[in-house]
Amino acid sequence: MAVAGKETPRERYRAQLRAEIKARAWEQIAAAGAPGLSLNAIAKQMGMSGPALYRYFASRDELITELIRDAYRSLADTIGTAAGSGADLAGLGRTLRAWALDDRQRYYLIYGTPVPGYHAPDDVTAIASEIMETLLDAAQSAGAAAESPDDGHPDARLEAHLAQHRQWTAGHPAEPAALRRALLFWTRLHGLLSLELAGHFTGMGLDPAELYDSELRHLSQ
Amino acid sequence: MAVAGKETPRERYRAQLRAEIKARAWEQIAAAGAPGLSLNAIAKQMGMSGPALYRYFASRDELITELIRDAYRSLADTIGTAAGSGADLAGLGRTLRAWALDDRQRYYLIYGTPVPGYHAPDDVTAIASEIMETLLDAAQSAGAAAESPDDGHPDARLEAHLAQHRQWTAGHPAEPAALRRALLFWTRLHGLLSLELAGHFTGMGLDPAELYDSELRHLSQ
DNA sequence: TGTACATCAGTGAACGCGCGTTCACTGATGTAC
DNA sequence: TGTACATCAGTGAACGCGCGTTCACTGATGTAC
Repeated sequence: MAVAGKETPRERYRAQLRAEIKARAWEQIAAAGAPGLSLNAIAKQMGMSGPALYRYFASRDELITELIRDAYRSLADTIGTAAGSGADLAGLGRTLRAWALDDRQRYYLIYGTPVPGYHAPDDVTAIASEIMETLLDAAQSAGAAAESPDDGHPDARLEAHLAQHRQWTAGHPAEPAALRRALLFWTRLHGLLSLELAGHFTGMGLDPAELYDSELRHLSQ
Repeated sequence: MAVAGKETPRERYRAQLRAEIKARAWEQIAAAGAPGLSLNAIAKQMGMSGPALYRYFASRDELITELIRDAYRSLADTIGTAAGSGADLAGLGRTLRAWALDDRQRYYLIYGTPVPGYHAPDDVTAIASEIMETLLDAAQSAGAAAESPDDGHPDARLEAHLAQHRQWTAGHPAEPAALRRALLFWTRLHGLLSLELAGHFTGMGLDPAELYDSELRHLSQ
C-alpha cells in the first residue's frame, strides 16, 4: 500500500484514470442502469480504445464491484459524518433520504434488484455493519431521551427475537428497545425510499417527503 | 374481443403459444433477471426459429410489458381473492408476503429497480389502484374494530395531508385514519419485503418472518 | 549528463458471441363456391 | 364433396450492431549505471 505523498507520477496517473473511468461508469449507469454498463462505451467516451481499460480494471465485473463498494462507502461516510456532527435519528433519516435522492442509481446498486448469480464481495458486509452501528448508537441515545416508538406498546416478542440474534449488532451494547428502534428505522425508511424512487407515489398524487417526515416523527417520538 | 367458446382452432392455438412464450420468458427471467430476457433464447428453447416469435409479440418490449401487466394482475387477483375470503389487514399482509416469496422476479417486475427510460403502460395504474382499494376496504374495517396503529397518537399532520390528496383513493370513502393505516401497511411491508428478497437480512442473522409478523401485529392493533 | 535497458500505457486487429429485427419464401390450414 | 383461393405459421438468410476479452505490437516514460 503506497504512502500518500510518496506516489510516483505513474501511480498518480493510474489513480486518476481509474477515477475517471469510474466517473464515466456512473454517468452510463445513470443513463441506462447498471445492466447497460459497457467498458467499450466508456472507452469511447474517454477517447480511448476498448482494450486500454484493461490496464485499469481486470474485467467489467471488477469495475461494477468497485462501484458497489464505493456506493457502500459513500453511504457509510455520509451517515457517519452526520452522526459525528451530532445528528439524532431523525437527522440520520433525513441524511439517508438526501443521499438516496442525490443519486438513485447509487442507491439501487446497494438496495435495488439483485442480479441473479452475482455475489457482492465480503468486505462490503463490513461497511454495512458500520452503518448499522451508527444507527444503533443513535437509537440508543434516542431511547434514553424518548419513549418507545410505539407509545408504550413495545413488541416484546420482536425484542426477544432481536436479543437472541445479535450477530448484526457486532457487539454493540444497545438495549433491546434500541435494537428494535434501529431496525424499524431501517426497514420503514427503505420502504418509503424504494417506493418513492421507483415512482410509485407519483401516480397517487402524494408527497413522499410528507410520508417520510411522518415516519421520522413517529420513529423519534 | 372474442367470446369464450367461439374461438376458432387457430385462435386457440395462438393463445396457447403466446402463453407458452410467456412461460418460457418467466423461466428466463428467474434465471437471469429481466435484463437477460432474450427472444432468440426463448425461441431456441421452444425449438423454433427466432423470427417465429414475431407472429405473437411485436417486439421484446411488448413481451416485457405483457409480463408486467400479468404481474400486476396476479397481485391484484391474489390480494382480491384473499379479501373476498374474509381476510383482514394482517391476512392481506401475509398474502402479500407469500405472493412475493413465491416468485421474486415477478415482485421485482413491479417493485424492483426501474429501467431508465421505460414507462409502464397506462392500464397497469388501474390495476394498482384496484389493489389500493382492496387495502382501503380492509383498513376501514380494521379502523372500526381497533385502535389506531400508533396507540392513540395519530399523526394529525399526515392525516391532513392524506385527506387533501385523495386522488389515489379513487373515490373510496375511507376515513383519514384508514387512509393512513393502509399507506403505512403498504410502505412498511414493502420495506421489509424488498430488503428480505434482496438478502439484506441474511448477513444479519435475523428471521425476516419474525420482523414481518411484528409489523403486522403493530399495524393490526 | 548521457546512454542502455526495463517498464508500462495504449493501439488495432481479431475472435466468438448474441442480440433484435426485416424480408422473401414455403407449406400447411382454413374458407368460399 | 371437391376444387380454387386466401390466410397465416414458421423458416432461413441476412443486416447491423455491440459486447467482453486476447494478443502482438508501438511508442513513450521512467530507472540504473
